[in-house]
Order: sequence, then structure tokens, then C-alpha cells
Amino acid sequence: MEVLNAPLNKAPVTGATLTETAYARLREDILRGRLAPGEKLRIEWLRDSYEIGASPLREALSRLATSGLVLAKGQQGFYVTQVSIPELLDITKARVWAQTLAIRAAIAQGDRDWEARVLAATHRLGWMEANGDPDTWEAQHTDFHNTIISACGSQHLINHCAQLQDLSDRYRWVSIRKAVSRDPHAEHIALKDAVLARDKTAAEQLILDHLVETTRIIVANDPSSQNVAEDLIGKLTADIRSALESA
Amino acid sequence: MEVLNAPLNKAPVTGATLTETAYARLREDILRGRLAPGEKLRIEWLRDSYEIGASPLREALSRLATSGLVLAKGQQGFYVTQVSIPELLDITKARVWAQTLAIRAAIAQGDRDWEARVLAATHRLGWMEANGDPDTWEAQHTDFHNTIISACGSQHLINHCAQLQDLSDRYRWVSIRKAVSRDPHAEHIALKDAVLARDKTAAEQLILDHLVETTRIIVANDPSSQNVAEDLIGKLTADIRSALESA
DNA sequence: TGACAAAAATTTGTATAAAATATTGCTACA
DNA sequence: TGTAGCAATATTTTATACAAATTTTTGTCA
Repeated sequence: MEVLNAPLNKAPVTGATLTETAYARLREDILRGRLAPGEKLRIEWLRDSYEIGASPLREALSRLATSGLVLAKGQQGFYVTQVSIPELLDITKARVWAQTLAIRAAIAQGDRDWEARVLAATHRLGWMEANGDPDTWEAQHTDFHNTIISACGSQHLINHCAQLQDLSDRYRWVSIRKAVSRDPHAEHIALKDAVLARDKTAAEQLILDHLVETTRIIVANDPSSQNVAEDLIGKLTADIRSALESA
Repeated sequence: MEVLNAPLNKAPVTGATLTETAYARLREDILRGRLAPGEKLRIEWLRDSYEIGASPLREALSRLATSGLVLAKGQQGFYVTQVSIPELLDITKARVWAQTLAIRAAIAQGDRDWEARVLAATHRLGWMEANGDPDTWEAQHTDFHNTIISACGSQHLINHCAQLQDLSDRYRWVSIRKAVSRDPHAEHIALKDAVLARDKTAAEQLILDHLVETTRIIVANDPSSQNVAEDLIGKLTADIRSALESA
């Protein structure tokens, strides 16, 4: 196994058990691509890298295996889950579905306090997009989307959305980080406006575009999918839509 | 902690690691209510009961914690997740949403082979409902519903459905097992017919009734919720519906 | 009765041993 | 000479046993 080019996470993660520390660091290192897809996670090597014993590491890896970032092969150790275009399409599909339901429910049930929190999150995000430190923007961006769906009335749906976001997050590091002609701030403002205007139709169109567009860029940049990229995205969009219409 | 009234699972679960064995047994004992909601899962006690070492047990518990059947309190051990009416309502809501999306997608995409498998699963289930051995019926019932959604085109959605089913399963053991005036076989036949006729509207009405009705019975039997039972179910149904309509 | 301190029980983490898998190198044979 | 099969070695995963740290309980004294 080759040595990694980027240093692994060493932040202390105060006040938690070693298992939780290991979980947080492993998760972040996988999401950021410092632990590459398909890579074998040898316990002894992790033990040395993180300076955490084998038991806490194994427990953390077990949790990550349940959430899908890690693959646990019986008697053959742990691996970072592989990435692939079909998998990305599946994740995106499930994610648009979950987000759409959450937004519809939030629009139907959100109260004044929720509106205030959406406005506040948008405002904070706008400032970040100007004075951007990538890490802080990242956190604020996640918070923006989480705030919108926070009024959906189902913790389980929120958890599902968060899990799918983790799974899709690391595809951004795999893809070429082209600065495509895209205005994220405008997209966020539009979503905020649609949501606060309680315009379900507009909001779900926006969230679909938002998520599918990212996927489209990744698929288009994948050498072995370039020819069929538009077909794949077209079918993806059609599949998503067919389940979002009642009749 | 009081001694349990029913014996714990001792089946061998061949050809797997001890962690997988522990996971399978713990999961089943929790789903069947042999390990009661809220109960503390002391490692030493589990070690003696299952005759499995502490490490495999801790790993299995970590996995169950991620999927929501177990609560891991840092430095304070593991507990069987508590049950409650609000939690049941949340699970049901998320479950109807997930199942509805899955059925819509399956109706849109299912092929001839899928139709054949749905027919086969219905047939097997019908036989079970006549010559019922509860455990086998249980398995066949799960298989029936899984077969229907198997053509939805998203493994992640299927996994989400399965996880929510686990979470809701144990509420049946908490509730009084009244033989209510209900014909499960008729409900299943109706769902099968709607699905094969590609009738989205009928199918989603049936799955909503199927799942909400079970929840309604449990809520109605809960002493502290009896007065407000119909209100809770009414709001639940309204919330579910509001997110399933596009405009 | 309430606060505090000591003791017990339990969780968490480490180190080590056992089991399984993967690798290497050898021998037999084409 | 090359290669397939096999055996021995080495590595790695898995599980156990033990030690450290934390929480909970118990008991005492103001």
C-alpha cells in the first residue's frame, strides 16, 4: 500500500471516548479523500497513524461500515468503500428523493422561527461565499441545507439525508475540481426564496437541478462515461421524476 | 436488572465471524422484544448469555447503534433504544414516504421478471397465511414487500426501507396483539393487483393504509394516548400526504 | 436530609494469543 | 525452461484476558 500524500487528521476531538474520536477522524479522512476509495484499512497501520488502540478503531470502523463509508469483509479486514458512476447515480437518486420529501414537508409545516433560521443561514452562507475559507464555507453550506429540512417533522428523514450527503460528499474530491460556469450563491438564494414563498414546485425543481448538476459534472469528467454521460443523466432525471409524481 | 422471561437466541449462525453472529442474535432478540426497550446491555451479562467475548459484542453493538436499535452512551454503556408513540409516528411517516417512492419507481420500471417474482411471492405468502407458522410467515411477509420494491432501481432506498422496517418491527411486540377485524391477505392481494396493473394511485393508497393502520392500532392501545389517538393519526396522515403531492 | 467521600461495579482501552488469509518459494511435471 | 500445484512462512485479522479510567452506588458525617 502506498504512502498517502496528505497527512491524516490529528485533531484532538475533546471530551469524547477514543471510539468517537476515531470515528470522527476516520470519517473526515474518508470524506476528504485522504483515505482513498478501495484502500485497505489495516488495523496496525491505522493504530500507528492515529495513535489509537485496535479496539476503538475496530468499533469506529464497524460504525462506518453500517453507514456505508467502509466495507467490512469478514476475516479480510476493512476497506474504504469503492466509488463508481452507478453508485453515484444511485446515491443522487435517493438523495433527491429524500431532499424533495423533506423540503415539501418543511414548506407545509415550517413556522415563523424556521423562516427566521433559514434567513439567518442564508445570510451567513452569503458572507462565506464572499470571504471564503473553504472549510468554514463547507460547514455553513451543510448548515444551510440542514436548516431548510429541519422543519420536515421527521428525524429519521433528516438522518437519511445526512447519511446520503456523506456518501456523495467524497465524489467531489474524486472529480476534477473545475470551476464550471456556475453560481452557487444564486442557486441558494433562489432555493431560499422558493422555500419561504412556500412554492413547492419551484423548490423541488431547484433542489433537483442543484444535486443533479453536480452529478452531471462528475459523470461528464469520468473518462469511461463521457460518451454516455448525457444519457445517464437523462435517465437519472426521468427515474427521479417518475417517483415524485403521484399519478 | 431483572432476569428476562424468554430465553435469548442461541442459534449458531454458521460460517461467520463472531461479530456477525453477535450482531444477528442481538438484532433478533431486540426485534422480538426479548431484550426490552430501554434495557441496559451490560457487556459482562451479554458475554455470559451469548458466550461471546467482549470485543465482538462491542463491535456488534456499535453497528446496531448506527442503525438505531441500540443507543451508545459514551462511558455509560449500551442500551436498547427506547420506544415511544412520537418515535413510532416518526418511523411510520418516514416509512410510508420511503415505501411510496419505492413502489412508484418499481411500477415505473419493473419488468416481466419482476412481475413474475411479485406473483410468486404473493402465492407463497397466501399459502403461509393458511398454514401459518408465525416465523415463516414473518419471513415471507418481509419477502413479499421487498420483492415489490426490488425494482425501484435504488439500493440505497431499499436499504432505508429495510432499516425502517427493523425500527418499526418491535412495536408490534409492545402492542397488545389483538386480533383486530383485519384481513391481511386481502390487503396483500389488493396491493399486488394495483402494482401489477401499474396503478400508482391505488398502490400508494394501499401501502399508506397498510402501514398507518398498524400504527393506529398500537397508538389506540397505548393508555396515555387513547384520547388523542385519532388526532395523532389524522395529523400523521395529513403530514404524510402533504409531502407526497408535488403541488 | 443533603453533601461528600470511599468502595464497588462497569465501561473503556491495551497487550497478547489464536485463527485465518495471503504470500513466498519449492518441487514435480509438461 | 516454464508453470501448476502444494507446502511452509509471514502477515493480518480476530478474539481473549487483563489493566486503567470512569461512573454508579453505598455509607458516613454534618
